Amino acid sequence: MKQLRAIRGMNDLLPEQSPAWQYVEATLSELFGRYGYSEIRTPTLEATQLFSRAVGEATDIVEKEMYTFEDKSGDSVTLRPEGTAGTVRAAIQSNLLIQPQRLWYFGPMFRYERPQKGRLRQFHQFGVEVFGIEGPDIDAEILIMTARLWRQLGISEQVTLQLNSLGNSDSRAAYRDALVVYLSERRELLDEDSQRRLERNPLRILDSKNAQTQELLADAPCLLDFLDEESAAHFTQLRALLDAAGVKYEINSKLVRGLDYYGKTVFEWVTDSLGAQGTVCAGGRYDGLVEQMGGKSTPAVGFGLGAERLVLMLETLNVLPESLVQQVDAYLVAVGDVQSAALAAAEQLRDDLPWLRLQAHCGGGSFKSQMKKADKSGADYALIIGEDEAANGQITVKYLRSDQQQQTLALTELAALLQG
RNA sequence: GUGGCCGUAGCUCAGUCGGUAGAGCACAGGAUUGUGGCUCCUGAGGUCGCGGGUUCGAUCCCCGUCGGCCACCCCA
Repeated sequence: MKQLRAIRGMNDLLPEQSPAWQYVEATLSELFGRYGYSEIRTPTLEATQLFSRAVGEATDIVEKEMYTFEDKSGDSVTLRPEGTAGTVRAAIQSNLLIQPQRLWYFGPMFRYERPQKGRLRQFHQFGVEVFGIEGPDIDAEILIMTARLWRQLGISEQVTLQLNSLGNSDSRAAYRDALVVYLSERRELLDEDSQRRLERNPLRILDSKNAQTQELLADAPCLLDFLDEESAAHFTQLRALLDAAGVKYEINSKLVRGLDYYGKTVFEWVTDSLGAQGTVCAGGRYDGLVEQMGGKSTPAVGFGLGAERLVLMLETLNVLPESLVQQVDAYLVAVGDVQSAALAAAEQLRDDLPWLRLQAHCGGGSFKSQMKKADKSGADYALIIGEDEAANGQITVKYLRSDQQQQTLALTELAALLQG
């Protein structure tokens, strides 16, 4: 029979990797908690319409990257490609928007793309969405919060903030027209992809990686010159707040996003330590989305943060805490016919020392092989129960990582010894 | 969807100018009776991704296919 494999682009998280993920998840959820954000968990599967309406009919995500199929009743459903749409839907549905909400989430997202470094078909995102606050102070807060996150993880030197404002929909439309006029006159100089984008999604030409296209864009109209008054003021205030908070940023007037719902503030935290997929965290303001989705008009800001990319970065930069390697503190070695005594001793220890991560050997084997496993486990102590110990209600403690002399003592005294 | 590189032991890789394969690490056992790490010895482990073609004979050459990686694209 042919070997069954995981579906392309959908990776297993193996035991060796899970400590890093647990660390990241714990760090982030604690951080969000410290800023007063509440966790929300929404379904992985949603009505297809949710995404085509929220993300945008003409986006690549909706056009060719969604996992869409019919369920048994014939309804079109989609594995979520991003987290904002579902969060907005849930907030409207459960009347959360009668007051401001600061929310965060974590979970798998699905996009049918060709896998490469930092890009999978099932990937995981942390996200933050804030509803009901229109001022730039909240934009600043989420950026300050992410800046703290980088510091906490030890990667703030490797990550830079790119900032832009897309303006309101009118000013964006005016800019798009100007850009199309400028580029249409130079159409033959554009690369193939950008020529295609000229009709479908001209703003996306701005972040083309093609060198010649970028050269052409140097003299193109600038998005920031087209900003409406309110957006411009919002942007100016945001910059002042970031300056005051000591958050560094670069203005990148060519920064646009691939999802249609963004307006005003947009940003990306980028790094060059991840290869081509350099964006770890990105988001912006989407003041029109809630109303567009059938809720009452509600301003909103948020971002998504790629978990695989973040973990990859921490591994690459070697900034994961040393302590993650050690998974157990003690390893119980049981030789001879002592199974019940060993299991009872292990339970006793788990009662007395809740912090102790104790792995009890099972499956027999020679003394020597059990000691080898004790060593490999990374434990600090080998706790030994042989027939002598079992007969006398004793246990032997051997220190695997220090020169301290091993000792045999009454089982009842062990907790006190390890505690000290 | 497009392109480049790559598929040999659990892992990292070598190798055969075409005669069915090896190293290091890891794993298992041993080096005097209940003591790991270092060292030494021994062992197990591979339909050389899969299918076809050329050939007396293919892991090696050719074609196809599947898979992986990286980049474009896209985006977190």
